Amino acid sequence: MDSLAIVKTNYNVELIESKIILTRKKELTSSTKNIATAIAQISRHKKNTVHVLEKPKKTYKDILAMDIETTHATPLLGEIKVISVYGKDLQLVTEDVNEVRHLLNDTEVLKVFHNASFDVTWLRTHGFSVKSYTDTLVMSQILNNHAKKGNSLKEIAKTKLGVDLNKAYQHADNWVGELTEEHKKYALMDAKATYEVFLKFSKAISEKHLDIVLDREINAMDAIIELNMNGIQFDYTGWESELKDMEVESTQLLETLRSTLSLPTLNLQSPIQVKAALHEFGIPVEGTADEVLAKFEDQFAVIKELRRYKKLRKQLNSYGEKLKNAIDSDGRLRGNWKLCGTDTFRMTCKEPNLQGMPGISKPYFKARDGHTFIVADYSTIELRILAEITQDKELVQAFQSGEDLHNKTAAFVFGKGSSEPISSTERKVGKIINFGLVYGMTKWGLQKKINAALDHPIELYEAEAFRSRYFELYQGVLAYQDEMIRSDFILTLGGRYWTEGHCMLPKGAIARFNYPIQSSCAEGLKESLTLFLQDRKQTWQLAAVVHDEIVLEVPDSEVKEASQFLKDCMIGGMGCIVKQIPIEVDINHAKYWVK
DNA sequence: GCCATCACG
DNA sequence: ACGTACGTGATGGCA
Repeated sequence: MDSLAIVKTNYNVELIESKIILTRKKELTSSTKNIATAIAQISRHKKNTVHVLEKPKKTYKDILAMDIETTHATPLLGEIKVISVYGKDLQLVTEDVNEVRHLLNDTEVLKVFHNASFDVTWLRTHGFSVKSYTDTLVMSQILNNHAKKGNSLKEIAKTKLGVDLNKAYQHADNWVGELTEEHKKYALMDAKATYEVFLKFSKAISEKHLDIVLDREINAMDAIIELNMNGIQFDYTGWESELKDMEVESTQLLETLRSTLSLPTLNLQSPIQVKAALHEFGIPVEGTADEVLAKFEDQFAVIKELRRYKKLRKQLNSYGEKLKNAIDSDGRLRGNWKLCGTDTFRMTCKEPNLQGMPGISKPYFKARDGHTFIVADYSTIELRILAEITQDKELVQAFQSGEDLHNKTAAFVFGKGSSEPISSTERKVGKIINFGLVYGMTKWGLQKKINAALDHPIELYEAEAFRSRYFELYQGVLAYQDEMIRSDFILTLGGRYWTEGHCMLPKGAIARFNYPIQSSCAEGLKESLTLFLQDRKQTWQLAAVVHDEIVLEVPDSEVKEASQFLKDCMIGGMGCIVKQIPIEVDINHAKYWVK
């Protein structure tokens, strides 16, 4: 059979410039690892990464052995205008997707798209089955180690192939009327470029030992396509009655605040105006952020009202009318999900951001008739990953014995004996310390955070004392941070890495602590999603994925079975990444999105 | 277009 | 060691 490759580009590629250009070019005293040891390390990971429930789907190597086929489709105003196919022995451009229906469905032909989740979502939504596909966007993200920079087909074609793709033709204005030869030429050029990029990237990924990373992402891609398609039902009528109360209260507060501050036209949504007004009123705020205002709440009633007002405006502005307009005709909210949305390869979602819905709105996300949501989340997963990475004796011991880590930390920093009880305030402090110091929080940051959460403020020296006590207990964490600062090679538990010559190392020291943990967590979650997709019943559908949480929508009668299965997938998937620390999953179910 | 702010993890 | 905890998306104000 002939080799083909299917490529598709969308005309709405979004590029967000990164603004963080911190340059910390400290002497990276080549700590331990050079590239050779890196590769050895990654190979070891590769061997260890075994799915617990079932062997993985097709691996990337298997896919390469197949015939390759490429399509390029140009969506226009939400529709695919043309689809072009470029392969070694097949090249075509057509307005009728039916012409490639068999090709899309053929498991023996690998389809290559640029930004596959977009195209496959469209195709499946329009009744085309798409089997065996891969994505040059994800390949580019893996090779660049950047999620949103330099991954457009245009840029890649330019830098990797030296080809100028004229993207101007993709503009809607250029597609009015008949399809001309000119159109076809450009469409085919995109497909050809994608085909060539694919071949180039395949080689590079293999050379850099990133096959397991690519496999993991591609295997999980069906999950976000499903999220794109399914959406999640939202009861706006119910939410609206909540909004109405908020609107009334907000209007009253606006009036009260303006009158108290003697400024009848004051815009309370303007930080500049509010700050000036409060100064005039005799309150020396340094800003108008909530944690700043909180310090003055006890002294001034006006601050309490202002905080409430700001909270209400946030809900109303971001999740009111805006949300209503996002609801599809079938009553469901559909986001635009990305598989590798962040540089740590966490997933993201926008328009609307279903990963950022406020807790107060969650009860209005409702399962369809006869269905129930299963909401499962990992318990303290990032701290468990920290334990796995650092092998810190105390952390490992705490998790293996099932000890409450926040209590443990609190007991130690407060110098409590083993039999002395830990108050809820002390545990709260323990929690802040655990989460904050993992990422290199300083004494200033720690003081600020603790003071924002507690009634009685602490002094800087106290925060400093907590910090030293923490590192006294968890010496492995200190050693890890020290290592990460100096290292010129940073590795995740699943085989991603940052090093000179392959990708940019994270710039700031703090990002160096955080990247391996957040990335490893994302890797484990994707392994879980793959396990889920492999063996779930078709009636168990993904409704949302929020970093450490998976929400399913399942028939009422299958809640128990699906819950157990999901839990097994989540523990098994994370277990591919985290091998020595036990993984715990909390699982709930309800007719709405329970917290 | 950038900043400050705040929703989520 | 950095610059004061990481990663996002969305909003309104402001220049």
